[in-house]
Amino acid sequence: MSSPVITRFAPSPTGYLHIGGARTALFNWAFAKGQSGKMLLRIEDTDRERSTDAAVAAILDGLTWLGLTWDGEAVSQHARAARHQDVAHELLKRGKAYYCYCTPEELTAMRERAEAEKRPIRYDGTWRDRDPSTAPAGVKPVIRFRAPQEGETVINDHAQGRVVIPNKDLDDLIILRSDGNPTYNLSVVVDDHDMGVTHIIRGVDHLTNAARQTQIYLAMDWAVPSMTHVPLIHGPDGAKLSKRHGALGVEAYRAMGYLPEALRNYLARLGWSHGDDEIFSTEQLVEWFSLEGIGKSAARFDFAKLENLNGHYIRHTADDVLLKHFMAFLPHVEAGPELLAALDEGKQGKLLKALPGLKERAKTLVELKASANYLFAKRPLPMDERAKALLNDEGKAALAGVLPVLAAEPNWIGAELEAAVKAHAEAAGLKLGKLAQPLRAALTGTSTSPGIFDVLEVLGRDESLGRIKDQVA
RNA sequence: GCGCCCUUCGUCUAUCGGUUAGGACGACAGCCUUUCACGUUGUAAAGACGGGUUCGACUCCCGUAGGGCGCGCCA
Repeated sequence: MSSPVITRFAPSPTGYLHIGGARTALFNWAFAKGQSGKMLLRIEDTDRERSTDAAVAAILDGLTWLGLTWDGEAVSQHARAARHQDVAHELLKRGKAYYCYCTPEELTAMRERAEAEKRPIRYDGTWRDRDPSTAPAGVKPVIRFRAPQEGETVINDHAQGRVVIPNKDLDDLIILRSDGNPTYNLSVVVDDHDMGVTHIIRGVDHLTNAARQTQIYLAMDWAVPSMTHVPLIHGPDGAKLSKRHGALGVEAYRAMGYLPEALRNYLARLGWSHGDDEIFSTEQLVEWFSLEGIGKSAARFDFAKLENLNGHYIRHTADDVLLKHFMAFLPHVEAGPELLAALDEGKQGKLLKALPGLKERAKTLVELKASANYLFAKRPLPMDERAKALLNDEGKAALAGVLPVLAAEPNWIGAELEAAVKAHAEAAGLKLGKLAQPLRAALTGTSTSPGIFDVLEVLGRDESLGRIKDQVA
């Protein structure tokens, strides 16, 4: 048996878990699960200025909500700085790194000059072969990696194919700052190696880093892990994902009323495919997921398709499970906490009973919440514009006509109410719609709702009759 | 500026040299119907462009155009 698969998700805690990161995590997770391997979680918090505990919490919360579990404790990259420093010094010892005494100001000037002269922006190698004894006094040096200048670095990428980058285009990157702290590319290599990561799956924005990291692996005589660089997710206009589009944290998707399984399904289909399969369970995703199924071009985020999928999942979720999802969602939406607090057992029962009719019509939990309003509204109900229009003289007359029919119903059961109302409509020479719509308005305060006889039954006799009387009077 | 990558219906994608270029979302139309949905039937809709290679290219190669990513003592 070959060595077990170990993947990792390595976000930097400078903000929430955005949608691209969520998909990267999903791919790492699905691949690891499908290979009976592990997915590790590493927090890349070496930037002490920008990393926050709140961001770490938001990322863990987002992953958890999405159902993406990681194996073992999350690793703090910053906590491993000493080991990174050791490796930097080992590189120094091997002649694969050197001290550089250029100041940040000099480097900035160098960059600006190159830009102005339209030359490639790269470190010029001032200290690469210079005698350290000529170092200026008082300047704390950084350690730079001595990158090969000839030849090329090859990345055998599972999504991108064989990517070849000329070494002359890669400069000597800083691996240890003047304050002694390691930088990203060094830390990543050391951590991935030490953590036993066998497969790196991340965004293509790391492709150039992959080349530099490959050089570091080689310099340390370490095995280079399998690499897969996943194309980016763009906004609907093809440009970079902005906040206005979908570059929101996953918690924003939760607040918009999307189900985790729907988002998982949608995200999986963005940049990855398994033939023509569109709707599949997470179990199937795990079973089917392969690196070969990942595409090469960027995908645009499409809310319409996400909504469609979400509607499908809402419809196909068992009522009791959906109720749990709904209640878990409430704390994250406006006026949700209040509703949650008011949802005692009786009201939960009522909601549960109404759910079959409601979930058929909701694409998001936000819509579900809105459509459930009538259940808990207090008499007399507020009427929206369309409901008011339905309750014109004709509508009210129709209501007055059915009222005694309904009041005479011994068993308040949907099917029986339907039979009685239909008989009444026929006797009165009215089309059912002429009765049903005013009833809907009176009972829900709106012009759209689940089937009217379901509404009657769920509301119960007293409440239904009361609401109708409110409008007839 | 330099390097790398990408390009099939509006969108997500299938196709791994030979298909009437398929599916899904969305759109439009019909059916169903007490509303809205759901469901269902159907329609429109694509290989960026130009050269090669080949008996045969969406598929392979080159170029052009457009787009993306990277080029920090950020990650």
